[in-house]
Amino acid sequence: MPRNREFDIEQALDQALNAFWLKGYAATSMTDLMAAMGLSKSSFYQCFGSKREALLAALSRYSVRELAETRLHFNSAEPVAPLLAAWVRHSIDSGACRPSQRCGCLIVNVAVELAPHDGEIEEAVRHHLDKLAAFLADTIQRGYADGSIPKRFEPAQSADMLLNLIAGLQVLAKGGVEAHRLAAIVDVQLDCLLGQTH
Amino acid sequence: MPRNREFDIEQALDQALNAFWLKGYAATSMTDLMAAMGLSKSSFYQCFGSKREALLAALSRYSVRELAETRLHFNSAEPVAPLLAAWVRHSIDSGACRPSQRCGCLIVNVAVELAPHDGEIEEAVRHHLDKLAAFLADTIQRGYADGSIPKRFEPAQSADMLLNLIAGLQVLAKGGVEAHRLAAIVDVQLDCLLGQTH
DNA sequence: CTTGTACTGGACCGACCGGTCCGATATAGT
DNA sequence: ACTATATCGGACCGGTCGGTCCAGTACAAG
Repeated sequence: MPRNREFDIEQALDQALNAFWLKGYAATSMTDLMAAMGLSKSSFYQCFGSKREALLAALSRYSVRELAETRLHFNSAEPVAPLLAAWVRHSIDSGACRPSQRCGCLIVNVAVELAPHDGEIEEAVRHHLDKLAAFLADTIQRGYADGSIPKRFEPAQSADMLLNLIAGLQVLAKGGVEAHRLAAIVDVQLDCLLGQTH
Repeated sequence: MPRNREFDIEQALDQALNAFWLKGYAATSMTDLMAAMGLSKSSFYQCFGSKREALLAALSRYSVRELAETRLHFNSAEPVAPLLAAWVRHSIDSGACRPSQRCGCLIVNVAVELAPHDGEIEEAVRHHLDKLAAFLADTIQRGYADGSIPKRFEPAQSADMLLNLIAGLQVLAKGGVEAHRLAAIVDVQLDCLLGQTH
């Protein structure tokens, strides 16, 4: 009868996710990971296979979590426009994997660092981006139907524009651009999309 | 009388810049750098001081170059709007440090990888972003004056929106998003800013 | 008790990391 | 020729990298 595992896989993976999110992949050493996860190397490799595979698992986990939270946010009988505005504004705050740390968005971080050089990572990134875009497009279509969003662009175009907006904001935030400028960018973009500022 | 230096500093720095641009800072080893620059370690350290200092020098060089090219692009008697549209569209193509490689934008890459953890790098990033934003704001003001851009937003707001647009595009491109979607994002955004699509 | 099994700890591995050191070298002046 | 000087080459450094290995351990079943 085998010895029982002493740690919880999902919890350990969350810790790994946070470590990668904070420092990036290359700059996070195995020592960093072991410290974050509270595991020995043997337990880590036994369970996750390799550093890269741990990252892939973390990406998947992050994606599932983000998409679920997004769906929950829009799961309301309220008109879509204010929900959308709140969601975009919230995205500026969500790049904090730790208090007072600017971690950005794990997908964005990994897209920049690894996607051009690793096909499987790129697929994971694409998978997330495409699913989010599809959900946003449906949501915008809903906004057209409920009349809260003026039909100015194809839903897919607006969705991609939102993706781009969020990605850009994460970069500028990590680069140290002031919060009031980020908020102003959001105002301008919401004006374009929804036809009013607040 | 001292021995003469056998390499050109600017040229070596360009090669270093390309190496960092392609692989990122942490993932570019000293061996990679020496191969790219064609130098021995002694020559490198004698001249540049450290890996990090070489990156700072490369960032500065990239920034000067990008800002100069941008100024040149807008140094025209033509109305601003079409110049702006062409400049934004060109930005999608300029993320290729090498043929067939998606390198994105060095400033964006470094903002994501290093800025939150290194104050001096963050300053360099901020310096570039702020200078570019200031130039774009002046340019947009010029567009208001020549009548080619409708006065919908404060020039600084529009400039920041453009910064955000470019940053987001670089991320999505590195993440593998198709070119036609990127082009459509540009169309939508130019419509918002200039009041027409092409 | 023994057995079989998965898990754990920690020593170990070859390779690599950024950087140091110093003799050899190129160069012009005397 | 010698001298002074900055540059170059490459051996070397201590530490770190991701990953391997195997004895020890925990556990339930027989």
